[in-house]
Amino acid sequence: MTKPDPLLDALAQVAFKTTTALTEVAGDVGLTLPQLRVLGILRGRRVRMSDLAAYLALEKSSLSGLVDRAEGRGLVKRERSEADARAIEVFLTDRGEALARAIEHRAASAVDDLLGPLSQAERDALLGLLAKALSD
Amino acid sequence: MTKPDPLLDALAQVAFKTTTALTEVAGDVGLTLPQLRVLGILRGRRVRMSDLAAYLALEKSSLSGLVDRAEGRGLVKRERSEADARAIEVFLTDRGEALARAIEHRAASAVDDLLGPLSQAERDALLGLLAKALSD
DNA sequence: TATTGTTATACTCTATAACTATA
DNA sequence: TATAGTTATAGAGTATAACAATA
Repeated sequence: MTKPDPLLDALAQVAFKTTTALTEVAGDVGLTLPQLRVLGILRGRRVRMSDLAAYLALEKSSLSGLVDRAEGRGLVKRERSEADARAIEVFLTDRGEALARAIEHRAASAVDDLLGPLSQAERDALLGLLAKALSD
Repeated sequence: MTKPDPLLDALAQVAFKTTTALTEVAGDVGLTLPQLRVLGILRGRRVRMSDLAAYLALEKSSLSGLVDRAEGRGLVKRERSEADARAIEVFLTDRGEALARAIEHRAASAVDDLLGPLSQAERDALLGLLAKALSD
C-alpha cells in the first residue's frame, strides 16, 4: 500500500503546528499570519518592497496589498528611496514596533508550549540542526 | 534593543520554508496547500467532516468549502455516515489517491532539498526530536 | 438541547495582466 | 529595455452568523 516518509511527515506536522500556533498569536492581536511575518521581518529594518516580496516568496502585487493593509492600521510606513526613485522602502511605525515586540513574547511562549516534551539539551540540539538546515 | 529568541526564529523560518516548498509542490499539480493537506490526511482513511475540521484547526464552514472544491475536482467524495445520520464522511477517490501518491514523492524530494546540509545521522537525530516534540 | 453540516456574507491573501515612472 | 511598484480583477481560504436535520 503506502510508504510514508517519516521525516517528511514529522517536518510537515511540526511546520503546520507552528504556523497554526503563530496564526493564533496573530489573531490574538488582531492580525493575520502574513501580517505577523511582515512585522517580524521589519523589526529594526528598512526594506525595499521588492526585497520584502522576494523574502516572503510573494508577487509584488500581493505585497502591495499586504503593506496597504498594514499601513492602514498604522503599523508600517512607506517612503521613497533616496538612492533609487523607483523603489519604495517600508519600515515599522512606533506602534508597529510595539506590536512586534508583544508578538515576539507571545510567539516565544507558544513555541515553548509546542516543544513541551523536549528537555533543554534537546532544544539546544534541535536549534543546532535547524540552524544548519537553514544555512544552505 | 531587541532580544530575539533563536529557537523561535529557527523554528519559524523552517516552518515557513517547509510550507513554501509544499505550496510549490501543490501548485505543480494544480492544488493549493490546504487541498494538499486534505489529500495527505485522507490517504487510506475515511474521516468525518467534523473530525477533519478539528484536525486542520478550521471552522466547519471553512472545511465545507475546501471539500466542495476538492469534490468538484473529483478528488474526494462525501457519504452519509451509517452510524450517525447527521455526520458525513469524506474519502479519496481513485484519482485523489493517485494524486496523493504523486504528491508524496514530490514532497519527500522537496523536503530532502530543504534539509540539504544535514547528514544522514543528523536527519535521524532531527526526526527523533521532531517526533518527540509531536508526542505531547 | 446539543451536535453535524451547509449556506450566506465579508474580508484577507494571492496571482496574472496591464499600467506608470524611473533607470 | 529593464526594473519597481500599483491597480484591476478573479479565485481560494477563512470566520461569523443563521439555518436545517438528527441525536
